[in-house]
Amino acid sequence: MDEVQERKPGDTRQRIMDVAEEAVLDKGFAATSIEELITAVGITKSGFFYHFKDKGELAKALLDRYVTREDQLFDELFERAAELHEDPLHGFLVGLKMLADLMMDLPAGHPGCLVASYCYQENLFNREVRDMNEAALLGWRKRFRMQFDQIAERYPPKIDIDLDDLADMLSALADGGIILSKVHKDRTLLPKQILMYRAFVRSIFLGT
Amino acid sequence: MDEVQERKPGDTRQRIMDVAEEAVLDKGFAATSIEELITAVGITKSGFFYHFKDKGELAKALLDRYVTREDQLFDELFERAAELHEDPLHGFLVGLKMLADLMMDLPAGHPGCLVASYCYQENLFNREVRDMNEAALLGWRKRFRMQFDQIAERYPPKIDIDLDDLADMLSALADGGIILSKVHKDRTLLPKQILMYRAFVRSIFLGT
DNA sequence: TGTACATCAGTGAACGCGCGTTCACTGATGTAC
DNA sequence: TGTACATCAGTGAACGCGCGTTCACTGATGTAC
Repeated sequence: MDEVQERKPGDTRQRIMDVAEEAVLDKGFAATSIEELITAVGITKSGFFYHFKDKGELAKALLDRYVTREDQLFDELFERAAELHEDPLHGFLVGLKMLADLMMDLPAGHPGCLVASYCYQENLFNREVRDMNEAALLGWRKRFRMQFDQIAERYPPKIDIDLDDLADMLSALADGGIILSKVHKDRTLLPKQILMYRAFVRSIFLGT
Repeated sequence: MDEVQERKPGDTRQRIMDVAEEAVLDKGFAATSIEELITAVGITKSGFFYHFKDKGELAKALLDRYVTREDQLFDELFERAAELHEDPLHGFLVGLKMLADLMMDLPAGHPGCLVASYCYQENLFNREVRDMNEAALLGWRKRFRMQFDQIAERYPPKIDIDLDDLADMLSALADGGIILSKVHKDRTLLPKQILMYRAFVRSIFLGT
């Protein structure tokens, strides 16, 4: 009844970032004020500036954390999928199915992609942040490209396509699918697009 | 030498919107100030408020014009493509190729999609604007769905997929492709994704 | 075990600037009689 | 053809508010000797 809210060190910083990430995804970085963040978290403005030297550092921290989490998610998911199938193609297809299921099961639908959000507010950020955004996309291209190289060794593609483009296509469909889901307020649309991608990959390497 | 700048009626309003659209696509709506628009156009603040009763009306006008233009482009492009081929599938495939070429030839790459930009700043806008955004996406789904219905009559799909999802996929890939192009500053990435979509459509209805 | 000092995680008050918006006014052009 | 009035496309000055940032300070906890 009388539980005092126990706070671990580093907790406040994370709570600022949690509130900030949601706000940025909802209305953009420029429209997210420090005022509203500290009100939600329950500290003063100076408290905010203890954790971040300026608003730009918040932007950087947000993107950094987002990309790290997303990478972790992909690592774990495709590792688990690979364990289920010795074959690289079927392992990857299972991974895509698991990804679609995961997106479907998010309680409130996917909240959005910070990379896409930042992309449409580029000129708000400094060079460093824009480079981080590009590096994230490059990382995902490389990650999936490696999978496709392995797959193509065993399954020569039936359709002539560039494997980098195919890798990029997953990022593109994820970002596009999130936009569909958000605008239509229908969380099934993102997973559906991921399954479309799965069908395409299947038909490329398996020929249906 | 001595040419006076002749301005047609309605011209100033269009010029405000041109400058605004570019700014919004570069840094978001909230970060686009009326101040910078009037400086670029060369009028006073009151001049701006003569054309738009408040900033929200600018947002609405911008989206309205954008969607109208995009619809027009699709109308013309796919009509021209259909004239080249009596067959609905090959007409559509030619249309996609023309679309990819068009995106490739834009001098500075595709400047961005206002629907996607607004989506990531939803909570800045009122109900009306958000509904316009959803209506735009619904319109494109309907447009392409109709094409696929015609195609599927003559070419039974070799892969079991939902035609609404396939229609949505083009919007998703366009939005995702624009993000790829913008972040990587490589204007070939959007047309490449459109050609990937074309390959998928081909393999669905033609089986390679 | 006690004391001195350092660090951590903030508080409180003030700042100047730029933002969106309002309001009374104006000069050029168009229309009615 | 001249005059009165209306409309169009703005101007100029002022407004209050909220924003990001700074600075001197503080109370609780950790560490050295």
